[in-house]
Amino acid sequence: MSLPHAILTALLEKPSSGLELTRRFDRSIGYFWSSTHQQIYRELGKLEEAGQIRALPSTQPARGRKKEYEVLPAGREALAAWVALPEDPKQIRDPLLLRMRAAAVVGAPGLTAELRRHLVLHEKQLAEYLAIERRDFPPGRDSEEDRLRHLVLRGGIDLENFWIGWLTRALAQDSGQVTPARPSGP
Amino acid sequence: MSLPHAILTALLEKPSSGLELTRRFDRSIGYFWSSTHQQIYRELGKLEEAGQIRALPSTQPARGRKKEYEVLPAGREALAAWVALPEDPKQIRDPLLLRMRAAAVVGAPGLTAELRRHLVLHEKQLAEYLAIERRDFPPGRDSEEDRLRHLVLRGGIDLENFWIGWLTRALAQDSGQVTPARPSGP
DNA sequence: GTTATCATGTAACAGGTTACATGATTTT
DNA sequence: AAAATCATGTAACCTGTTACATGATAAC
Repeated sequence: MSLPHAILTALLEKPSSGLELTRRFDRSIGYFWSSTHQQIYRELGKLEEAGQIRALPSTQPARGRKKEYEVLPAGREALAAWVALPEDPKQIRDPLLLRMRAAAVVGAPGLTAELRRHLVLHEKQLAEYLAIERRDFPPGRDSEEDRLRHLVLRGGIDLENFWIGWLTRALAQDSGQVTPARPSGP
Repeated sequence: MSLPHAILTALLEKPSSGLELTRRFDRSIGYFWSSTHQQIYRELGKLEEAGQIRALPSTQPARGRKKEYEVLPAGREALAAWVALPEDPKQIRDPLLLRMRAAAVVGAPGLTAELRRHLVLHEKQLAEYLAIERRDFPPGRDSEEDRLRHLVLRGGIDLENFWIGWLTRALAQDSGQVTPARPSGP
């Protein structure tokens, strides 16, 4: 039940076409709710039929022609209602943790390399978030909207830091226990 | 593509029936890959048909009768192959972060209470993990299997700590900025 | 005019959720 | 014998993914 609300949020921030939304889901919004253009078009259709958004009447609709949407009052109300709804945190679902548990049973050649690879990816993601933070939230700008959006970004940053910390500790343990300690150099 | 491998892992740890698996998915395995009995039965059927597991021949099969499965060599090989496969970390997908971003646009009455509720839930989950850690990983037991399983549990613990930290900071900011500072007491 | 790319879609499928159905076993 | 619960399953639906199709516009 989250994608339509992600779309409503994005459209309230700025009316857009399906492709524009897709691009924005590859950046800001997608950092905590990713999606593909197929899903977005499908959902835009449903939202329009439900009377929560409408296509701007500026251009006549046709396949291949750009179609921009804006949120109708009903859509804004639906979004506000959803925000107010309590929802429990989901159980973790992480393939890497699962693979590690499986590795405890069937063995794990190459798992260390995989952990290192993930570490690099998370470090890259962290650097990206930090760049966004510097760009979008310089000290001083503190409206309520900025505060909330900054908190969301902080969530992403903290989460990457969690992974980096965990992976680093896992790798340290790994090299300390599995590979015999071996000073570098020839 | 993870559920079948979660099931294979669980069955290698201990041959079980569908219901027993369901219960174990509510505890240990489910802490990083949750599932329901419907999905588990469906997947057990597929795995049996694919020749990766088989029902123990001790009882004749019938609806309502317990049916225990064990992993066949093909299943163990498939699991080992999957463990060795590289797989990128997924994008974050969190409804709470999304709701916060939406709240920046449509307002957020009651969001503070929701954050507090989540904080309590994460603290409970953390306490549960720590109890498991004390019970299953007392200092000293350091086989390779234990080491990997302990790392997985540590992942869960660190993740709960991430949420607790983030929520605490969010709430501190919230009370500091929105509600006027007000000393407790009459 | 051909090629690239912008833009909107369709179709088929896989994975996950919710609601319901039904047989077997144990407890009272 | 009735009720509880153990145990397996079906069906419908929703969400998400992958592959493909097609029209409009811009660049060369």
